[in-house]
Amino acid sequence: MAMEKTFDANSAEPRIYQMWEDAGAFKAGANARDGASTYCIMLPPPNVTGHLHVGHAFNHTLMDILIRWKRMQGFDTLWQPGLDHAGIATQLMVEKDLAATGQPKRTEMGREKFLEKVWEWKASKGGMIEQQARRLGDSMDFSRSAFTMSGASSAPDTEKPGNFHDAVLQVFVKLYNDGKIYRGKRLVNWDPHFETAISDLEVENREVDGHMWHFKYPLANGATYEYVEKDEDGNVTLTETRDYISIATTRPETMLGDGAVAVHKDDERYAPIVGMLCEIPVGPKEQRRLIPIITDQYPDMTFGSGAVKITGAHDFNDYEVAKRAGLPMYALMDTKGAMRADGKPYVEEAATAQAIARGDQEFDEAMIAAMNMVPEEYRGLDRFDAREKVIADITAEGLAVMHDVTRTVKNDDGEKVDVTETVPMVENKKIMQPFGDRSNVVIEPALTDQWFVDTAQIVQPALDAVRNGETKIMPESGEKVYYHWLDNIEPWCISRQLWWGHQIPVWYGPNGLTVCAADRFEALDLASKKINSEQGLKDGDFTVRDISSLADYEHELDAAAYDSGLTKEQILLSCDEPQRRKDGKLCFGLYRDPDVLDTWFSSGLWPFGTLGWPAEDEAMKYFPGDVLITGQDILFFWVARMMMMSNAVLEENPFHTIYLHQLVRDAKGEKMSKTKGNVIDPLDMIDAYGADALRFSNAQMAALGGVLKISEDRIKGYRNFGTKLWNAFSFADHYEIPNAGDSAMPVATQTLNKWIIGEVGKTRVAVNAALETYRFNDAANTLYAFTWGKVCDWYLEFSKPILQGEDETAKLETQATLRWVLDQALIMLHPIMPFITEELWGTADSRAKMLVHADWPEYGAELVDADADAEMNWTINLIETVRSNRAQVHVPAGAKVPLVFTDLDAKGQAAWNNNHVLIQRLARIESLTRVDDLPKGCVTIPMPGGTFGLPLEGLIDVPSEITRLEKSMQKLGKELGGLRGRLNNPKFAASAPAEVLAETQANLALREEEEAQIKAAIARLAELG
RNA sequence: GGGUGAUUAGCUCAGUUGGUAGAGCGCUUCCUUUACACGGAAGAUGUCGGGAGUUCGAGCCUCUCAUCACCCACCA
Repeated sequence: MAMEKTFDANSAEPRIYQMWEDAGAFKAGANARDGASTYCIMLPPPNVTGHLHVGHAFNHTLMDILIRWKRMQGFDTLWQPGLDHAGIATQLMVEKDLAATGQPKRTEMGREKFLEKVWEWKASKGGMIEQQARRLGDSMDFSRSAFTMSGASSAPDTEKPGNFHDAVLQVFVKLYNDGKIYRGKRLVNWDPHFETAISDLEVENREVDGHMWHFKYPLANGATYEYVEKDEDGNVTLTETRDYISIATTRPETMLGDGAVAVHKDDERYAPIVGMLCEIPVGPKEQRRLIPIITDQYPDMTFGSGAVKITGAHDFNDYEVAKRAGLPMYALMDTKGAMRADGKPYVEEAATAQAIARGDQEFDEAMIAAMNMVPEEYRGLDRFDAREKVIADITAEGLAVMHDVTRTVKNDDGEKVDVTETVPMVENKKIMQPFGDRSNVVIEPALTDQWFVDTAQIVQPALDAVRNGETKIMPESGEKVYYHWLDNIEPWCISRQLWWGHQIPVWYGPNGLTVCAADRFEALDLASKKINSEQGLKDGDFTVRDISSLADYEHELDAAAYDSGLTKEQILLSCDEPQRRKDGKLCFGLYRDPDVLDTWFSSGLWPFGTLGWPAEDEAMKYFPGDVLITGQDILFFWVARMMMMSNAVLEENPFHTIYLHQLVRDAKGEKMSKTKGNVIDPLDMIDAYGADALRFSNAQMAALGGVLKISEDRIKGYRNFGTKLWNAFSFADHYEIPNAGDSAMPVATQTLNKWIIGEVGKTRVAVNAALETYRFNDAANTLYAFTWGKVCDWYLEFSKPILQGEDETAKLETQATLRWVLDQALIMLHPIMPFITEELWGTADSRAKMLVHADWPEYGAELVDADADAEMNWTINLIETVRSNRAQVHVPAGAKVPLVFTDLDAKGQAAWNNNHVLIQRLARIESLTRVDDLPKGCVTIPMPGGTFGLPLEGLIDVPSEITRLEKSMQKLGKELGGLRGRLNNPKFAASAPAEVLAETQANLALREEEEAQIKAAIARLAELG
């Protein structure tokens, strides 16, 4: 039957994929041999909102190659897929969807209702990427697809059951009980857009154009001092009497929260006023707050004025200074980044603050947090508007530091004149500003209560694992980056003020009662015990109840009130203070922490949360997994956290190898972005060239640590490669190679067949070596060169005369060999190009198993027959040289020419005898004749074992032929010089290894033979000329 | 400011413990020869970023300079 001209990827791929899935070919353990070891790869879970982009396509290809390879080898494989709930991204997307469809806002519908909407959204629109992954040919076990929010209490019954949520809570409780998680009021990165805290990693520092303003803080009670500036040599350069201290700031709006002005203790300029008070020059004059001038190690005497305003609640440096000095830290902004509008009137707050500053008033954290130091005129303003107003107000009052600026302007007559003005001193300068990586708004440091993982306590095993080689990071440069980050790790802020996520399993009650438990029943139980032991109440004397959601559900609150005999107000109050019920029992209310966990907290548990843990699931046999393949951009976010979490929870490393790759860029090496319009959609590439071509291209560019540039031309090239493979089978079809079932390795007697079998052996060795060391590019290139460069270019051509010939024995052997060789190519190419190979496997022959489960070969270099190898290489070499010479002198391609030789040793003679049919056919030689001397005007073909000649008198342009030969003599001369130089150097003989010495000597002999032959050829031509 | 990596053919990149440079694409010439024009044959192109050093020998190791890229970082 005639095959189609090319492989129709568009129609075949879905059909083949369906066939695999229907057969359960990708299920965990499919095709595993008895007693096989496990081999497990965890897919980095894409966001549930995600689409397949080139980065996914790239690393999926690598994972699939490994998994398919191992599956064919009979390992008990699992490629675990799944989705990440992606807190912020998903919540944002659903909120947008609500807005677009005219539904109530998140805050209007309330938490429970909103979560229902998110689950609905997930059911209808989420997980698109899993369908797209199928188009790539990913052999994941989709029946096990996991979700990081599975099993959450908000999940609808229709959601496939799962227990990832249990895993997350169990781990939280464990770490909490071990003292590795704590809660506290800290300065954290606050995202005013999403109104949540975020971790350090989610902040992107960008250089932006900023300004630095200089303001005067007047000294209290009109005090003055002599301000003296000196140069490096100690000479006085400026002396003036000042009644203020000059400070520089890029954030004037935070002045309202200043707790002090700090100078360096060695700064002589300010020594006279250290300990004095100065006035914050903003707000109503009567209430202006006085703050102390203190010393601290932080101010840099050489920067700005050397004096720094300290705003503990709005700057990370100032926070440290304020802590050291015990300064009050006044928070000025609300969750949206606007100036606070809550609290008491400014007059009252200011009075309290002044008392604190004078030392007349004790203060604590809670009291400070409640105080609003924003004057009425600024309340409610956005932080950036407030900044403008502060600047304007201070400048208007004459408290901005002024300086003279001279500029050139044209006067009325058009002449240029210099005008000098005194203007406020504002420096334009580049400043590093923190932005939220998702929201793109300026991050505001905010003093809030948050949960932290005390990473210092769990980091060590993760570091050790890599240091002692238990887990290897590839490329190695990744290890340095890993060490650097983990060695300097900061506490990890894990609480988020979002709704979509794992709600923190901690409940609070009266009198500081705090319990951490995996569910509410356990929490109530634990709370009872604590009340019992800590507050001395007997079991029968009190009840505890979780009232977390009662406020949202009026009817439940009613029911609770009816049950307990308390008023609704009393029930809500019972969290703060136990309430006495009608029956005399004390009622303790518990409410659950409303925050959710950082998405990466749950992703950090991916290596075992997907395998059923904490339940005793059979799938846990796949833990620890083998290799993790992911982008190096999430080394800290995810990889390091998995290392820490696996060790903290299970005391094992989650994998032995971490393969990190770079960002996939466009052909020019630029980042892909929608605005640049250079985004390549992998699905478009699949549509145009088939998944196999994209996969081969991915494998081919996967050089370790290399820059990844995806190019459509390349993909197209590998589509062509697929067609080449297809046509090799078409060739076999054309010559009616009989079906052999699953072909066995033939016993070859023909040199040609012995040779190609050896090439198959070499290829299998090289491919295995490449895949074992994650050199996907080497594997791809090896297979490409083998299939195209050996099989198609030579073996198929060589086999033609035999297949068309009369020697039945040789024909049968060659048919069997051809079939086997092509089958080996399919098997070895399958991990990279699964579709076309499966299709050819099925159409070429009848098979016991699908290719996806075919046995990966185990033969190796023992298949190489050195004599056959040498002979075929000699043959190929002769053909190439004849062809080259023919082309050089423009012999018509179709014309047959005679070939002569002078001397031929036994080996050469045998090689000729064995292969003359091939040589004559492929080099278009009509005859071979022995001559005593090469005729004049003959092109010389130096070969090991003898000299051949093409008698092409009349066709050759003698001078240009001589020039050509002389050119090669020059090249040869250089090489000979090098070889002789080395061999004549006694130190070389002494220090070079024996192999290298022998190789060099053999090489020299060969080159010398060649030199003699070329010399003779030139001499002959010279006679002619 | 600290760190990491890169610099090899016109382009994009390989080059695994030092042994004397390769691939794909592109380009030039020829060929529709019965698997394949998504093809075949032949061909051109490199002081391996500059400089110095170690070595018998360096694209690879050391130092230095230059350019580029990325990551991290609190200078008001």
